[in-house]
Amino acid sequence: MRRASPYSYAALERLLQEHFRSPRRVFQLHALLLTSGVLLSDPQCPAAAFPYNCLTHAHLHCPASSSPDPPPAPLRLFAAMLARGARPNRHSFPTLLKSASASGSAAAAGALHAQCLRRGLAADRFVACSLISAYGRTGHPALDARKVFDEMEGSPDLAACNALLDALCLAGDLDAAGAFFEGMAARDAVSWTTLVSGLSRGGHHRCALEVFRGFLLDSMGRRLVEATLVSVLSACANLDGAEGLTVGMAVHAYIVRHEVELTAFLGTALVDMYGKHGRIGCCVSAFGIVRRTEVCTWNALLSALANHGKEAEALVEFDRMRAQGLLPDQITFLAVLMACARAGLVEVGLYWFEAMVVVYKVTPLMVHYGCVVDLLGHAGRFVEAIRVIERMPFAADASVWGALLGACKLHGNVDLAVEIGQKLMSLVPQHSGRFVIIRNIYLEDGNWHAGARMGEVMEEAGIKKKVGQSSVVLHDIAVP
DNA sequence: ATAGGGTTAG
Repeated sequence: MRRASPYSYAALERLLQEHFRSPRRVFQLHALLLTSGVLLSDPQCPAAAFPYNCLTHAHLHCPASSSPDPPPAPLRLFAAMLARGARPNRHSFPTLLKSASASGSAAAAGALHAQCLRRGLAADRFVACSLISAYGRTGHPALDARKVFDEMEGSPDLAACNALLDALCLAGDLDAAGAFFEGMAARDAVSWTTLVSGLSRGGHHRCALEVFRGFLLDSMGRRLVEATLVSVLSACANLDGAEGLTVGMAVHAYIVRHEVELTAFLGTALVDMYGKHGRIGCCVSAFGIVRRTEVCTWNALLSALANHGKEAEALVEFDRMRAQGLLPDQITFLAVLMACARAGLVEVGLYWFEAMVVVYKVTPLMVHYGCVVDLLGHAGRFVEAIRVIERMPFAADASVWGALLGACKLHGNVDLAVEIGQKLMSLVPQHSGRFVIIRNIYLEDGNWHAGARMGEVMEEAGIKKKVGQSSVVLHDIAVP
């Protein structure tokens, strides 16, 4: 069996790096390596880890090269590697763990950790760093990440600290994250960005902006990188009121002044920020200057239009998006269905719901069903709405029943409202607003007796009637 | 003699 020389290994690596972006190229090179025997072993000489590591890395940077069904290409390669007797080394695991993180597979992360331990590689600083990150990203308790961190060789470096900081944030332990951040011997832009995004993700948008201000003071005059700007814009987008918009506009000014390239990532954050604050004009013009728009960028635009009374525009932009050959995803269809529901475009909405499942193979979430039920309910098509609910692959939650209840109120369908009221009673007894709606339906129908009885039921359930809560926007019903 | 880690949008 011919073995590639070290000389050709360098060429191999360069080749794979040059073609990271092209799934077809990565596939071709993969095939070439297979047929050339580089990936194989023979009794005298086991296969080398190096070509596997390069190829794994290429696949990781090029997710489209992977088949749609799990496991992802890097994990398949790992299995192939073991089967052919190539011994994974310290360079193999960071890439593999990153792949496990990307696919959110807790099982893969745990299995890879076991492999690292068996091979005595778990304390390597690169491997440990990836382990911490993988545990954080795949939903393990923060304790697992902490244990790897504590057992690292020598003192943990900055990257390992940042990985643990992220893991603490992802585990929802924001107090621990804050304390850990305070105690770090050194911090870089990644540390600050991790905390900003962690706080924002946890709903503490104002805190996130406070931390960002601390970062500005700490790094006087140093240029802000894309990830930081994106995290801050995300916090701004989700912070209601003038403060979010004001800081967001300041970040926009920074981008313009420093001529920061408006990548799809940064552009999407900017479009979303203006969209969430209802500044549709700014949102559309920001969209116009994004260099290479991606599905996410369109999603931010479509959601903004759908949520601010520009339903027709949203559908026009949706057409433009598809004309560019971009594949709509769950978020795209949510925006489209919401636009249809709000504009009362029943047939158009039903058409896209069907196309979403059949043509685009996008699996509907609860919110998509909620839109369809809303759509049918508002048109008074209760039989069909109920059939949709019955055929859902999971039990309808309060948001779906709430959408139907809104339609009952609109069309005076008292009998169905009573049924739904009972379901909601068991689903979310802590929410009083919707019960007030039900009672109002009775009262408006002239059914004073039922209305009064509803009041009694509510009191029995321990629900206090609040003044001023009699009208509730149904889309705002909180999903527990 | 040849590779690997931490942060970012809907």
